[in-house]
Amino acid sequence: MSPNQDLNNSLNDRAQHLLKVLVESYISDGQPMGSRNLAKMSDLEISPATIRNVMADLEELGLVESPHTSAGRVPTTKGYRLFVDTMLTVEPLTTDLVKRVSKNLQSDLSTNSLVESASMLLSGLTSMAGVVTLPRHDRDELRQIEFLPLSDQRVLAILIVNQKEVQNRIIHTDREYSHSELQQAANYLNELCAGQDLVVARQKILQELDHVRENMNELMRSAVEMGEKIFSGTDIDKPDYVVVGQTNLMEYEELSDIYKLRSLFDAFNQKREFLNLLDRCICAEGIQIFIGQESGHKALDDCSVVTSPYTVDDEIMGVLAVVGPTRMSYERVIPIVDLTAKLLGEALNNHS
Amino acid sequence: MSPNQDLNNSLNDRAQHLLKVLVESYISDGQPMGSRNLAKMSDLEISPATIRNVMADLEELGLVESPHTSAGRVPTTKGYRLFVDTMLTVEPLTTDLVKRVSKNLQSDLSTNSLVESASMLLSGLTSMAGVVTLPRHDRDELRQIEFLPLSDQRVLAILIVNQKEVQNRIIHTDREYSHSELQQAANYLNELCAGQDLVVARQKILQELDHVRENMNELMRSAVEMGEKIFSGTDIDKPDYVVVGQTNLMEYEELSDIYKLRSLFDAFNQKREFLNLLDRCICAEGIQIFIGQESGHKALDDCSVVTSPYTVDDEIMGVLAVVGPTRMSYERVIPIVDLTAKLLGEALNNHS
DNA sequence: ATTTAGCACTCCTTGCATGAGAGTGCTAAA
DNA sequence: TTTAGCACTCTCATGCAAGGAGTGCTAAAT
Repeated sequence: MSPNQDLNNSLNDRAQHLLKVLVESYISDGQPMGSRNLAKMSDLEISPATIRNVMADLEELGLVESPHTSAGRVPTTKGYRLFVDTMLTVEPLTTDLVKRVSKNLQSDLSTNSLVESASMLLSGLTSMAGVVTLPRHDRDELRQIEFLPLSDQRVLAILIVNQKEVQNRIIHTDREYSHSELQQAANYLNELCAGQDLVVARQKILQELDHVRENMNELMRSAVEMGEKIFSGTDIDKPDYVVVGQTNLMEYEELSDIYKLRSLFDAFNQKREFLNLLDRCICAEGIQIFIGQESGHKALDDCSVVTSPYTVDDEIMGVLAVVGPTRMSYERVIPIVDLTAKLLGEALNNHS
Repeated sequence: MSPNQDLNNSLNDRAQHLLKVLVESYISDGQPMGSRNLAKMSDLEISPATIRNVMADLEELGLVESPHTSAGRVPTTKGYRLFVDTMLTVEPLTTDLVKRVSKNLQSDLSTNSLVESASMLLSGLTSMAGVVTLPRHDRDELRQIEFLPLSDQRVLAILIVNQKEVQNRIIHTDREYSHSELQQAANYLNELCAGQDLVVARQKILQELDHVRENMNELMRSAVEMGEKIFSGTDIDKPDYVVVGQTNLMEYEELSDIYKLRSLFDAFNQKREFLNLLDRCICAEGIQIFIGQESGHKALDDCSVVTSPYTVDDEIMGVLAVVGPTRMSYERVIPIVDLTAKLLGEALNNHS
């Protein structure tokens, strides 16, 4: 039995309703809520004193707390969690918003522009920070390899990937190669690898490398060796992301402490910590939410992160996220993240 | 006669010395300096009362001001300016520091890595923000153009520039072209443009476009048209820069106002305003310094910017800058900026 | 003509006390 | 089980006084 169901059982309907009202009110106001106020807003015919009793229970369960003796209650991480898991009423998306998102995610844009747009949309629509990882490259399909001779024993290798993408590598060779030699080498490699994804292509080349040394002619050997150089030192496995709207976070009172802000911004810049978090939800099905300390990263202690993977052909290609104060409008943010993930995936899908 | 010489004349040696001591002390302390303290520090056998008289003069000239009646004096923008222009004693660079910079700016790094490293060095060595513009591309030398056929009436154009750099463009054509047709087109364009810089190459192609319509065969016409497409929508003229260490600026009291910080960070992100400023010093000879409001940008009102162009073959390729509070150690920052500019230029020079 | 000592004055900072406001917990009654 | 009542706690804004820092001015000294 999940801890949330546990809680669900030990709380009667009234207590749950009150928690819901409290969380919603606190999210929109930012003010701790007192019993008198909650009594009015709850639409229950109940006196403040009764509310106080309920609040004492909720506090005992760790769902709410008060900043100080006479300050009303605010939700704890655990309180937000229960709210998000069991009592969220998601706002339907307006058609205006859907239009705006799809207009900014046309499939004729480059991958980078799409990722950038998605990040800007997330940030713009939520007034918080938007994060989008670049699509992973390891499943990209290698269409074609070409070589161009440069001076000084260098060769330019061109990988055409996924119709639209092009990658270059300059590799150093043991001697000069003529145009037609390179043409042959390219043909050979294309026969070997074209149509495979990059990981498989790399594997094939490594396999070939093993038994090519004795069996094959000199040109083929150089071809395979060049192929190997193409993939070594490649950035296939280095993921990265784009952040937009960091500065939006400076507007929120609960983050306006300059030290907290600094460590948050530093975390964005160093990427390591944050990628760690995003990795964790690349395996999750849909939307995933980290509230406050749940993320396990100190810099994000006062933040919540709403993430969703985005997929192309049912394969997860990356993750997008909105980062903001724990006191954010989850009802608004969740559908926005969901929609953006879906449309970003579609746009990338139509690339190929 | 420059306004500074004006000032120099109306100030006797003693007043200048006192201003210098005051500025240096304020830069290292951040505390407004009172007459008693200044009397001690100045090494002049002079009483606080006398100092007060001198201060009154300096205040009248707009070189110092006091935050409030009983708070000592701090330098104004004009005061910093006089200090920087006429009484700076630059610290010599330690060999350690020179080693560290040159180790991080090896010429075997790519252009982007060099720019990034330079920015990190500036930021790291000064504990402020480092900014480095990417080298301009318009003087890049076009070595070679190649075409590769893709599917769906698309052609991949490859520009090899400056030995190490490669740029790709995908262009859409009116029909499919064979490999050998493209080869011929490339040969033709290479004959026309190879060895020129990008701006000249573009011009040549535009000229050719004019009288090619009637005179030439179909293939040549397509070649020129493709050439034209390569350069249209190019990013030759779009300059850009890399910022490192923005968050360092959060440590400084005088910038710790969250609204100021936000507009500063926004200015970094939007780039427009900031590029404007950097442009202004691309024509200046060496180090240039903007103190406080001198920059003319509200977001930078409480900042100083120390800039220097960097050159390759005596031609200015870009600008680097350190951004920090007006109360920065100019003596330390100036030689760091100078050195980094020099070594960045050298590293880029050895590319070709 | 400068320089200096003395003194009144201003302004910031800190600490302390005060009172109002908000909200709680507890008890006893409904 | 719910509610009214009440004492209690904590925050926040305000006012006030004392201490500190530093100035400007004046009058005397060099």
